[in-house]
Amino acid sequence: MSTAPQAAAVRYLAEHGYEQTTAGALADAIGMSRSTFFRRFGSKEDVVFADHDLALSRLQSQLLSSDRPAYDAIAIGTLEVTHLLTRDPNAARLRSDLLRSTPSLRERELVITHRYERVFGEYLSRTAAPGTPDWAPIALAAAVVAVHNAALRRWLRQNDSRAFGALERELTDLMARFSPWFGGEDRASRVVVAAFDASTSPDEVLRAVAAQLG
Amino acid sequence: MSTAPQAAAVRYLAEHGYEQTTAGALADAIGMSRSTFFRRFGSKEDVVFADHDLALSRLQSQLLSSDRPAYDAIAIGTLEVTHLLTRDPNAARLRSDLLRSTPSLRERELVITHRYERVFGEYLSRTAAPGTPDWAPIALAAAVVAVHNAALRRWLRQNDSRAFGALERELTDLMARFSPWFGGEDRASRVVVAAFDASTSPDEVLRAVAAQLG
DNA sequence: AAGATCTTGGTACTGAGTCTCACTTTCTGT
DNA sequence: ACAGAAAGTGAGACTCAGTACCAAGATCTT
Repeated sequence: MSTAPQAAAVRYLAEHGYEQTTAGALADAIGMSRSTFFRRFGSKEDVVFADHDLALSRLQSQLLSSDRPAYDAIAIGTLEVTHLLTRDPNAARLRSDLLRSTPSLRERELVITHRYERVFGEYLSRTAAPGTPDWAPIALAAAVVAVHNAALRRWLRQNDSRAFGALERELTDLMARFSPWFGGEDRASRVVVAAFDASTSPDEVLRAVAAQLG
Repeated sequence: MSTAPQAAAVRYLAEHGYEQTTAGALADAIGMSRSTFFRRFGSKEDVVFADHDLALSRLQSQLLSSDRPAYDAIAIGTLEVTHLLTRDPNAARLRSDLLRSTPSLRERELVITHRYERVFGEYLSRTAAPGTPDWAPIALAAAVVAVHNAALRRWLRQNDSRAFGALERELTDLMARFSPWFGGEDRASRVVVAAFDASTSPDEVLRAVAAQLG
């Protein structure tokens, strides 16, 4: 049952309260000495967010090796992180409860989250089209992470896996708004110029324009 | 010289190192007891970010009372925060040095920064056009704060006040990308339909179209 | 002036995180 | 299989941030 000590720690904290649990008591509860606990996890806070280390390195290598267009790679990477973090719904819920009841952990979460922002930001400025202003990858990375977090929270509130489909649509919509800098459907900057012979019938004109607007 | 104890604290920390300074020594240095120090500032970290409390409440009341369109209110609010934070260039630089040399303070800064994100997010979802999806204000708020932070860093690196002009342009560009949800120049979704008499000269057509594209 | 309220300083305490040292387990080469 | 190296573990002492409490002084009120 308690395979990973990290998962056991989160369960214990969720049940007994974060502030109420001393580091010594927590270490005891998951079967190791106080010394070993700090050596392994660094701090009482970090034990809660240990998963993110894995997710983050996965994301990083995935973005590094991806040859897809940016709007695809971002969506895929984000969704993979989400899946990893919600793989064990029970544990995810437990951690969510723990966070909800512990302000200091929510603050810590912001710090962790910012690492994703950095990874996305670096990837985006690396793959941005020439002429992209400096602020664009920064803004987009922050927006991507914010949308991802919101989706995660949504999923946590109502255990509905459709939340992930919605997330995917939100991300592509978001990225399209930064066209043409990061590829994507370049709807916004596309210009349709139509020239017809004066004798063309209104119907034909309409059909042709509609086809372009597709 | 050391009018505000808070400014004196930042200076002392910047000169002697954050980790190397104990709370007691810092309290002594700015002329108060350890007890009073914690009572007044809450913690060693918070004394560094005391300015943000003022900036944040100003921003909040400014956004609450503003009757301008969102893209204006956001830009004005952001710029006011920036001005407040850089009012004393000397102090700003000192704090910047302190942050640069202290990882734990940079993490704390992320937490502070997130409060701005919340304020912007709430303002944006309050003023969003009907039908705006939930993720839009979240994404835009994160992007606005990220761009603002980047501008602040830019200004810190090279003490060039033109950085603020650039910031203003970046913000309006950013917000326009979320049209039409938050007002702004609705370039992206504007459609120009031109119909000309068949006898119109090419020049006239061009001029008319150019005028619309403005 | 006398009492009520607020602020300050001092002291003791809790608990996180670090450091060091002794001990045990696991790996490695022969 | 065995000796020695390397890595991991546990125990205790220590530093320091932050809290709780109490006593003394300052400020306000009437």
